Amino acid sequence: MNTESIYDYLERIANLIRTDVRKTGVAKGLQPVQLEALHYLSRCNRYSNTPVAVADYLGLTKGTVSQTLGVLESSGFIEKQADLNDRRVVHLNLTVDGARVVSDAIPPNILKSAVDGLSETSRNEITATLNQVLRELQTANKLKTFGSCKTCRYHLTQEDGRRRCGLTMEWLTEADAEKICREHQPTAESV
Amino acid sequence: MNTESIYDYLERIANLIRTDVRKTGVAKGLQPVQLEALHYLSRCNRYSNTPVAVADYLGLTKGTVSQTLGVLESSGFIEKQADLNDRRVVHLNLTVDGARVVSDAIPPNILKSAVDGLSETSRNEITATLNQVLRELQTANKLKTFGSCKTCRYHLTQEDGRRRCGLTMEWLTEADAEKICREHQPTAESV
DNA sequence: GTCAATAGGTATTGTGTCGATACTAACTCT
DNA sequence: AGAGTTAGTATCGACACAATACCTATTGAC
Repeated sequence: MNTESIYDYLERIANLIRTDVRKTGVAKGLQPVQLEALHYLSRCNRYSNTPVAVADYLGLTKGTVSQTLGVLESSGFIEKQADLNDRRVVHLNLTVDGARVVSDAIPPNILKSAVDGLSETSRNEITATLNQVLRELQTANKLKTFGSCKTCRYHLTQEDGRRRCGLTMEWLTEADAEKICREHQPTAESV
Repeated sequence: MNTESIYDYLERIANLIRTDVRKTGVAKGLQPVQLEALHYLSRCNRYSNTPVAVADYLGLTKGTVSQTLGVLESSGFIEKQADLNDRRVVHLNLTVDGARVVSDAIPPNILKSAVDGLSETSRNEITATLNQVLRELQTANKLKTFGSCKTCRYHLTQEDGRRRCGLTMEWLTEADAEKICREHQPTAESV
């Protein structure tokens, strides 16, 4: 059984990357988790930029995430904004600083230089197998998928090309369709 | 460029696994890092079971690791043993409890169930591409490889099948040859 | 419509990670 | 013999993280 070696590789790769992220993050006053939260917020849609969504995505409790977000707010990387319809809900928006820090630090340099050494076909192969691992993790363990809007079961495309969400019935822009949604459901054939 | 998507997948996979490891680890009173340290100690050779080696492997400072090892010692998962030749050096040995906890928790269940859903060829493909990513990370960033003894540049095999280390000139058992060494150097053709 | 259940969020407390700095002891090299 | 180096520990402060408790707003059952 090579489950062990798959785990060994993943653990090792994750450690190397994490060390690198820590090193470059510390220079900007950011912990690895903080950077991951910012990274998520830079890619999620307007339904998914809330504390619970971040907690779900990172697999942490809402209490823990609340603290981390507090640090990020006081450091000026995010801003909180009350929801208009549901007064319990808070939306998190990246500040200019927050956005810049994400695009500077991600993807980490250690990975950039590693991928530079790979052929185009190798890159595609790696992307495909990682995709496969992730999907298998998600389906085998019944986890939320956090996929991009346009790959969602509820994503509707009309004849005129306009898009809308089958759950909220809201219209979506092309940019919306690329973003991560916390309500994402994989399509039938992809399960 | 798909460096970003490779990073996205790796980050996501690492988070899912880490969450699972945390959950099952907490039940046994172990933090994720503690489990990784134990996991390393369960696989490394007798030159590599020291605090500095653990620190190098995990990419942390020796101070940090010293603390973590202190916790592991007082919880009864490892024992410290003075080196006979160099009185600065401490060797770390897993206790029975420590060994059991590693074999219980690793590989994590989330990964086991995911890998169960894969075909034999998929598994081999995944193992191969992860191997490629790791090697590329290591060579492109000139990191220590921490490979297994038998794949080392200094590993010598005699005509009678006996093995020895070209650095220490010590004889090696078959079991030794499988273990992780902190002095590991990749062979010429693998660079 | 009212009241219980639920969901989003914060506050507090305790344990542990982590780096930085400083320190001791032992080894090496010249 | 003395300078530099290496293995390891100690201490401090910032932060991660879970658990618990708590508040407010929404939902849902009747």
